[in-house]
Amino acid sequence: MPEILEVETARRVLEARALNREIARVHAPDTWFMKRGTTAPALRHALVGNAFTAARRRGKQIVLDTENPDVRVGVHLGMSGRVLVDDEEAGDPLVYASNRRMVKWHRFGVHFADGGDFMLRDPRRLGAVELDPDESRLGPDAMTLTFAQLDHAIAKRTAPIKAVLMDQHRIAGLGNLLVDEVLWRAGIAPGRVAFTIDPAERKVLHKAIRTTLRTLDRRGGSHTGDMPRALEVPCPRDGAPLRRDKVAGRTTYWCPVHQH
DNA sequence: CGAACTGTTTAAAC
DNA sequence: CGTTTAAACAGTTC
Repeated sequence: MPEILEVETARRVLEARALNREIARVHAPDTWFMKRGTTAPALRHALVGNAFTAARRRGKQIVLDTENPDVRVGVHLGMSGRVLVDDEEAGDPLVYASNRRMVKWHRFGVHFADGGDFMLRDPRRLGAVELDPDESRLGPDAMTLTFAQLDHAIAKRTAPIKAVLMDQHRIAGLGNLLVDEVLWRAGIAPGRVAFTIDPAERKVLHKAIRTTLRTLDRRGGSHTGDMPRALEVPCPRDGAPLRRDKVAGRTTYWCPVHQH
């Protein structure tokens, strides 16, 4: 369940249900899943007897603070990761996130002293857990992005606008589905060289990012956009056939008639 | 059966 | 330095 809206849903569940509960045991069976030198013994040492005190988010990265100010845990959901607290699923999955319950897909988690637990289920294993994540690697959060921040991210970039918007180092949180929806709403072609987007268009783009995130969040997730991700369905705005191209290495749907 | 999929990281090439 | 491309991860879906 990637995309920032689903990550925010997971964060809210962690905030509501996983804080201030003493951690009794750590489940970290998967070496591949632990990134940047993080190991199971290190996680145990950092977390057993400790408790989460805050669940924050920057882009798609969830950061759990603990009672020990030196211990923070970064949790990433990848493409198919899902948060479960006390065996209940947090938030709706996107299409390719499996609903099956397989214990072997629990790549990381903690058992609380009260008997409950928080588990990260990730069939495809593309998520991650790490101690003390470097939050400075990420750009400003997409959900609170200001015009000045967007303007700065775009400045001087010769890459396609879609690549810039998806670069987590420049803006944190926008993924493939959301960027296509945003650009479709803003009327900007995904392959457009970023710095050629003029100030008026940047205003429109900024508004589209904010509106899209707010609207799709209210509707229930990143898959509730207005632009069909299919070639058989014409553009709802002007009836033109949509195009499917590869932009920034990702499959991209867009309308060649109203996106320039 | 084959291809594609919401993500990130790393490497290599230009 | 910036940008692009490919590979890797593993399961589901069309």
